[in-house]
Amino acid sequence: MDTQLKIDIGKSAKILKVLGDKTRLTMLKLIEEQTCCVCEFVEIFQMSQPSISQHVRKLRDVDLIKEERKGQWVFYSLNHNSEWYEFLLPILEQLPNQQDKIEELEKKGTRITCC
Amino acid sequence: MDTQLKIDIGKSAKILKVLGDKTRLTMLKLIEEQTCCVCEFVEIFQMSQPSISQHVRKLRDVDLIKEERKGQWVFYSLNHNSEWYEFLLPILEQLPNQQDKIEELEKKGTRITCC
DNA sequence: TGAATATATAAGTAAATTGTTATATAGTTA
DNA sequence: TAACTATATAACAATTTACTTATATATTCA
Repeated sequence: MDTQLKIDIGKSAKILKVLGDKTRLTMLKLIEEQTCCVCEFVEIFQMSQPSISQHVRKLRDVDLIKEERKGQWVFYSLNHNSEWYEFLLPILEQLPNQQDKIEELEKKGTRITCC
Repeated sequence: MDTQLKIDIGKSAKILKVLGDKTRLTMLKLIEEQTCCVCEFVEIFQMSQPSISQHVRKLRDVDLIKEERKGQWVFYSLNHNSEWYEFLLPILEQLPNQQDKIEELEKKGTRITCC
């Protein structure tokens, strides 16, 4: 008997498909350590705001991330209560740290640290 | 400093994209425990032979599986020497066992156990 | 060698994905 | 309230994906 209950291989594949994009995977690794807002992602990935929003939406649609509005910004972070959090962790663990991207924002003065 | 050397997040995303398909993910979980040939996959997944071959090719293209020809059959198994084997393992670990599919083949008498 | 079986690949198609631009919505601030 | 900033979504285009059918290649066996 498996220790995990009800983990479905089809749903797992769907989650992995969402992870299977460099932008989204990097986003997840980034917010493993701190929250980020959309405009920071735009700066980091040098992509249009709608494109970033659409990537964020895919992560949100499968419940991997949670959002928290603070003033005009929406901050995203890993959803530790997600049914898939345990599934995600060992994958993220194996990825290289992306905090240099945050440090770069701080250098440029475009890091948002509100509230 | 990370313990892992040279793991690239872009390449990781590519691997995860290959994993992000129910058929391929199930194939990997299946051959975690024993080798399978293409015609067994055709039987298991009830898909056309070219479709199966194309899925197998994607797994082979990123070096996740290895092939071994035995007579008229080509048997596939996890490539334990793959650069991505360590990355793959914790993912497969979390997936439900698929050996019931093999048992079904054995019941139907369509299991190939050559040599 | 010729027929049969197993596998791979090529070409074509439908659907899904990922970006774009335009626009809508929500909150802030003057 | 009006202008501004941040974010989301809609509509569209280009690319990629995952099948299909047709065909090529490799091996076995009569």
